[in-house]
Amino acid sequence: MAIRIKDIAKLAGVSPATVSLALNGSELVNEDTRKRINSIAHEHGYIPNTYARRLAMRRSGMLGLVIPDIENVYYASLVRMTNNYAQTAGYGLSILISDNSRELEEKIVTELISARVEGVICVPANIPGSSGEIFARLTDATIPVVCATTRFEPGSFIPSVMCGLREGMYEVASYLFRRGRRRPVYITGPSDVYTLDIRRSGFLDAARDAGIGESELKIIELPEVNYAAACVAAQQIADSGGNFDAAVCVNDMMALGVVNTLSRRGFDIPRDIAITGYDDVIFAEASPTPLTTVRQDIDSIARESIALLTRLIGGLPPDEAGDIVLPTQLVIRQST
Amino acid sequence: MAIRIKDIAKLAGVSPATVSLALNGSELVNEDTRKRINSIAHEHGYIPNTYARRLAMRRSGMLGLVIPDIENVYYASLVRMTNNYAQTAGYGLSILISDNSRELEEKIVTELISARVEGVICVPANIPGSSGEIFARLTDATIPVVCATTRFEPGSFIPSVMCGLREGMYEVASYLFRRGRRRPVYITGPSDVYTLDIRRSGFLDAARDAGIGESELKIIELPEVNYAAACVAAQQIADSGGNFDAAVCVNDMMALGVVNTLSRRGFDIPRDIAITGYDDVIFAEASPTPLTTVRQDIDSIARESIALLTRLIGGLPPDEAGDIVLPTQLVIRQST
DNA sequence: GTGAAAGCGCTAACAG
DNA sequence: CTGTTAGCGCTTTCAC
Repeated sequence: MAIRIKDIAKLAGVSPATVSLALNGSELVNEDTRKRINSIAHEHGYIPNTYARRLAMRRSGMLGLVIPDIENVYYASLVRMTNNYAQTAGYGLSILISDNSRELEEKIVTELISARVEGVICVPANIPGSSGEIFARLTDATIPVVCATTRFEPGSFIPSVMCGLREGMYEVASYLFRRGRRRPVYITGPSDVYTLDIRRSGFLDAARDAGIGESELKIIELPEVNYAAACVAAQQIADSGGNFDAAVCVNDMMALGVVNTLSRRGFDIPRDIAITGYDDVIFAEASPTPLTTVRQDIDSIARESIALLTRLIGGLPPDEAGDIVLPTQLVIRQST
Repeated sequence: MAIRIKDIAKLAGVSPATVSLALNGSELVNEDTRKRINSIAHEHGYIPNTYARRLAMRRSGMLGLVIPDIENVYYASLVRMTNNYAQTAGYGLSILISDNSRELEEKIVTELISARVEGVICVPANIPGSSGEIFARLTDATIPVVCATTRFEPGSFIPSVMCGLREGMYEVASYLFRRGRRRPVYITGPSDVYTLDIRRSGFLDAARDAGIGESELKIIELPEVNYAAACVAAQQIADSGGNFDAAVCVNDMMALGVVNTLSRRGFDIPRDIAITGYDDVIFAEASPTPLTTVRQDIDSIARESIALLTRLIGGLPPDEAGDIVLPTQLVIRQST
């Protein structure tokens, strides 16, 4: 068993209480004894037992971050940045992966409550349906939550931080239409996923405002929003005989799939068809034809999420927190 | 404050001890009272306080995973899989990110010890120099460690699990030479990084065995092993007038950078120049010209690391554990 | 079968 | 300034 405060107390010839105070740098204890205690502790490689400490303090100093998929570079960045901002704010961050499963989300919430985290940043599973349970249980346990990169049921009093997806999609689509593209195909995932639904509405608004009728545009709904699925869609597009002059994708990985597949099928991008992505992950630039896309500023999402969460922890009522919508930014590259 | 065992005891009219036993499904307590207690606990949404529990049990049930960079898809996959295998083995996994910094590694080790994790899987920072400190402190604290995806100083009694990088690089290089490529450029990062050094020696061995002299090959050493750095190197290659018929890269992201840059400069891949990567991350296949590469089976690394770690926790002496070298697999695609 | 009591390692009044 | 005491919430002998 590791060395304990009690042991150090004996070695230093003082009481455990004094050691505890000294180790925590309390002014209450005489500087000399403090130094002596600290050096003894250091010599013996004393490292406090977190569990005892947190139990006694009745506070964990921990925040939780729940993400659906760590292999998605977008979320990976969110993890890194949230981790940094949490540290800066004086908290530890416990990272939990839901693997896009409601079941795992349930388990994770239990862990989070069990670990008495002081706040949670949650990106709900990207699957149709509601992740209401997770938010309800957390708030029931009086743990502040903020929903990041998406929003949970508008009007639910779960504060959120996200980029303006509708606006971003409206902007990139409008840009295409202004450049004379009139026969777009929109490539998305299942409906009833909030972040996809609002992007779609941004796209439809842009089309309507550009005077493009419902019959002039096509929407491809895929079961998943990844590279492989997009390749399949691109094959369809190629087979359909090139009726389209623009492919608007809901994320960069899908746009990359479309770019690669269509290039191989002999399409000239952007001459034959313009392609846009969304997110501006590293691969948007690392694409053979660098992608026109919409940047979501993950760093800001992380920063604002932590900032909001600390305010909630500080007592800000959730219903006064509101939903933070961060600006998006159109990034024009060679694919359009 | 949340509901405690004591509260449930009162509600059920039994003692805290009985509640504790019942909640942990002990056979010692009568089935009826057990059910009654469990339903009361469930009704009131009882969730045990981890800190109290772990303190009392003198065991955390936690493993630690230290990785240098979560935005690297390769490590992200490792995280996901290790997380899964840890859960399966009945442990929780605490994920710590060192951001490739020794300082952060130090902090992380302290956290790990403080959290009394029962074992650690560590991928040391990918920077020149030794991360001996981290291993030393962990072993001093009698916490078993396994080094994953790389090895820490051969003969150091830190067991490791990794793929055979030398063998893998030898194989892919030999394959190129057999196909008639004789003027290779090898693109790598700083020396004194173990995983890079042994790949290089695999490459050099292959060249020697193929009868290619030192003067016939070029090695480009970049400060970093990422996409951007590789693009710079590729520009050099293009400017140098096409003296090379093969570019061998130490990872896929770099190969992707070379593919994209050279394509844009008008090179025909693989006719003018063959390009190989390493790792077989998703982007190797998602490349415009799918990459010939060497697969590192991350799932196996994760599985074997956890398996080895649990054996160490079970009492296996580290010096009997040895270093596990997993086979690599040449994946031939269109870039060669 | 169930309860009483002690203890995990630390913190935090409160005395002195 | 330092020590004594009493918990934090849970587990775990050991009696009954």
